[in-house]
Amino acid sequence: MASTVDLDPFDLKILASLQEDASRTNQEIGTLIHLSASQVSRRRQRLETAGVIRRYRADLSPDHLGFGVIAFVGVTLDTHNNENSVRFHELTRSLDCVQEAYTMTGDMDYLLKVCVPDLKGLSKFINNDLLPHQAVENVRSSIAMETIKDENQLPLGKV
Amino acid sequence: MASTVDLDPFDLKILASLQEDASRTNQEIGTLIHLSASQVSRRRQRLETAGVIRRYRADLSPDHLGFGVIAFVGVTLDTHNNENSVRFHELTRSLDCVQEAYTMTGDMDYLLKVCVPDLKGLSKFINNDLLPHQAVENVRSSIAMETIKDENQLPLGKV
DNA sequence: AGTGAAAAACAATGGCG
DNA sequence: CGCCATTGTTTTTCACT
Repeated sequence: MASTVDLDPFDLKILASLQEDASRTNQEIGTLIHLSASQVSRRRQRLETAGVIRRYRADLSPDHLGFGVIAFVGVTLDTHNNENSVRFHELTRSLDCVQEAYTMTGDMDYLLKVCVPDLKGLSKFINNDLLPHQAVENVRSSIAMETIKDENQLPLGKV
Repeated sequence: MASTVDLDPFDLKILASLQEDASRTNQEIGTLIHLSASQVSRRRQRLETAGVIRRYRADLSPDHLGFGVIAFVGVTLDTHNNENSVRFHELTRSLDCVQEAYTMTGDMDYLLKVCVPDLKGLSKFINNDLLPHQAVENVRSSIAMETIKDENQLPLGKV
């Protein structure tokens, strides 16, 4: 499924640099990795069309925007048929406060990372959005008290 | 702690637009929200220096880069003194495969989101990096089988 | 607070070593 | 396959409203 594109050391350095700071210009990256700006430009385009670079995002501060609570919500469904799964997937995708959603190994079926303004917002999310869904059997939430690390940077240096 | 900057509807629209796609030009954003490019530029700078925009990132595809396994690792420490906490924080920050780390409510002290090439990599991470740490009492990992959603976009539309 | 135009910086393309 | 030069865009600053 994941057709691995062949990447030379230059590509990896470009990716690492853009992952760290996407506002860097091709010239800056070029001088960093000892390559001309035009080459960086061409390689970037290739990496973008190949899907290695999925998109460019502005990383916003939740705190500054009034999102004080990050929580991880484990969900189990009562019946594990395909229809329920599809519906639950659609539900998670439609809920804006759901930042990430995964099917998991272990005792819970899904793990959701949610971002809400406060504990009241988390309660509303669980009671109004999650529990009413017919297939949801059990919900168990843990609240992040302190964010120790929030990088989301793939370790390309040691590839 | 989180000094909320006062943001007018224009600012929120700029933030939402950049969060969705940071490669948009000031002109594009300007026409989208009916504002001149120069105004978008100035507001952007203000939002950047205020820390509302933390950084610009290239979002890379883990699959294309050989990172097939995402896992969530719950960690409990045996002694909860300050020194152990600080050391564990440093450890998580120094480990490149740790994407996110939080102190949590509930039965585990920490939750780590890690990204590794394969299950062997996860095993190595737990056995070589995590368990040798003196204060680590218990480690319990769940592996993401399928990624349903991976947006990490704050819901600014409904603020 | 906002716009519009000019200047500087940048990206992307085509040709050349 | 990589570097240099040209062209077209984009950002940013300044004067004005």
